[in-house]
Amino acid sequence: MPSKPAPITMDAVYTAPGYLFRRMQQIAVSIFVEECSAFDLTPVQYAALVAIHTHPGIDATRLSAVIAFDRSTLGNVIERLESKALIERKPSREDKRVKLLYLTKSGAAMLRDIMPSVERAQVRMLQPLKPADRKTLLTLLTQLVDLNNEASRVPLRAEDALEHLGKAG
Amino acid sequence: MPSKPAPITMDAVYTAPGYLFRRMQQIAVSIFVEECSAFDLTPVQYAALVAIHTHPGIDATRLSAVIAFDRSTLGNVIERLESKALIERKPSREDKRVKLLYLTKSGAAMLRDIMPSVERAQVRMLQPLKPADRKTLLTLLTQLVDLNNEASRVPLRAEDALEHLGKAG
DNA sequence: TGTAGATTGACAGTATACTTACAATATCGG
DNA sequence: CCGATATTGTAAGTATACTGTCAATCTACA
Repeated sequence: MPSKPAPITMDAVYTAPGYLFRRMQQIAVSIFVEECSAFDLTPVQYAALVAIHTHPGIDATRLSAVIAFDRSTLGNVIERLESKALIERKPSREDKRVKLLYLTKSGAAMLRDIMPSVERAQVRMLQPLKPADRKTLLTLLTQLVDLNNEASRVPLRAEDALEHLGKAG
Repeated sequence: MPSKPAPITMDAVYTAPGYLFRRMQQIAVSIFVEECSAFDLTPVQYAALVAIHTHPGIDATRLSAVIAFDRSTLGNVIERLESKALIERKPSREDKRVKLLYLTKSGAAMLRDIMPSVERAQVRMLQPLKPADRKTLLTLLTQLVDLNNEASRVPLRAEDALEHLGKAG
């Protein structure tokens, strides 16, 4: 015999993992923006700055792989960072299509100065949990994100994305 | 003595809770959209349909509280659902500012038909984890979202948002 | 009663996050 | 060497997700 479909209640929404992930992302962004309000930098812009700092002379496509970000979205992010004079774009000599990304002095200073605020934000997100639970959650989430990597439209390609990035400039 | 600042590496990004939440949200939306592609419905539109189904005659402001959604964003969502003829907006007799929301026949049918796909999507999101770990993650995440509720810009107001919603008309 | 203050939906503006398409350029197979 | 194919950055289009502001309307208090 076929089973009856469950009645549709708000619980179908509130207990769904997808809803909880969306909600937690909202909260995380909200906390980040609040802690970093003095710097007028969004989480995504921050991640881009860190990646460019770590890999000077990276191009937009590789940057998108390194922070698991859609290339199109990244175009706008880069534009904003450039207009705020935090990064520079220089044409590559080897490939006329490519524009290489570098932090400006101002960008490097911003990154250095914002770190404590970012750290505070990350702590605040998990603050309500008991320390042991924080660790458990992070471990499980790290696992899940890693194992689900290919399910996202823009999988993370941390290392191998940079294989061909050698002599930049 | 002051401690040296940690060197800035991509690990500062990859291990940050905020990054993991963003990444997991990307993955969750991607899986949802894939499983529900036959219905052309986004996670947010689905949540709105469920809420309107559960609370017929709800208005936009209360709906935003019930699914923890910014009112401005919701305006566009409602517009799209209306243009797809999944919901109807009727002016309230009691308050000329308010427009009450109802599912259409088509919207109710859509909601009924999409449930199995939504269910599959939710299962897929956690699939890579061991069953016990899925439960642990959901428990911790539920706790964290609840305890952080006020930290978000649009806190969830599930029940009390509907206190004054009685005789809709 | 009558007005100050709150609420409601709408709109404009910013910032992700994705899709598809496109021109310029590179690369590879024959 | 040359044409098919791939890559790069850009752009247009859709959909969240927020910030403000605004006019219309409602409520409550003096």
